[in-house]
Amino acid sequence: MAKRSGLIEVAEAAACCPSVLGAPLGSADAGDLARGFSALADPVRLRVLSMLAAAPDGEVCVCDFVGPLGKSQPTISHHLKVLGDAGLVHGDRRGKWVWYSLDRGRLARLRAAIDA
Amino acid sequence: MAKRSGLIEVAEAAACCPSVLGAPLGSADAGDLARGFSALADPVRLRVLSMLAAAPDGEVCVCDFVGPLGKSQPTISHHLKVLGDAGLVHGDRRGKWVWYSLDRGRLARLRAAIDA
DNA sequence: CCCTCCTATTGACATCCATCTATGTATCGA
DNA sequence: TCGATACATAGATGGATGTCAATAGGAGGG
Repeated sequence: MAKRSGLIEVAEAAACCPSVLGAPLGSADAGDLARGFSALADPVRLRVLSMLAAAPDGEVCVCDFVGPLGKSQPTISHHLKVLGDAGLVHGDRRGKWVWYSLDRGRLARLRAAIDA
Repeated sequence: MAKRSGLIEVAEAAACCPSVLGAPLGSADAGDLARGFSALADPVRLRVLSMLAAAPDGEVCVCDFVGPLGKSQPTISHHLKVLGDAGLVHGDRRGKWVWYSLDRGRLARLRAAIDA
């Protein structure tokens, strides 16, 4: 151990809003945040989110992701499920189609985790 | 295709600061950002960053990560390399020890990518 | 009803990734 | 120069992940 150590305490108890730049993260909070950022750690999913953010009505039909993103329909469906499980998007079935929308609050919470 | 389509244009040319919430991301920008978020998509790495952020002198010796994080020394070294490659941390060798510090600007750039 | 269209699920496959042990490299002290 | 210490690298391995083809599930139109 280096002499300058400084006895860094690890607060396992969750703070109100776990942040990377606040007190040292415990395992549980770190795991939660890591799961969130994992959802952002894929170019296809980031493009899905950006298309949702830019959509005039705030929602995009599944079928409208397939062409622009150049991935198969099951692949798109898989990514939408990952984003949905992370709480970043929500799907709404309307007739034959499913319209997805962005959960900006959820994204803001992730942003807050790396905020000063 | 749904009738409400709306011809979403994909700007492949990089804007000044690619953001998920701005114009639809192109492949290149999405790939860059995904690589950045991948570095955050691990609980051990998030805890490393949080320990660096909370360190009184702004830097932490490698040896001081091993105990608190409960991982082997090579594993810690691996994660520090991943964070270093992502530009999020920098190492400074001083004698036998290597002190790592946080690049807050780099982290801020990632945060800006999901900023409103 | 049957057929068509849209979406989700399954199974298979290749790749990536986190982790460890073992080893290499570099620095300091004696 | 030798041994000890701190960190990095290499190799191996089990598990997670992105992708697609095939198929299932559901909704609407004849």
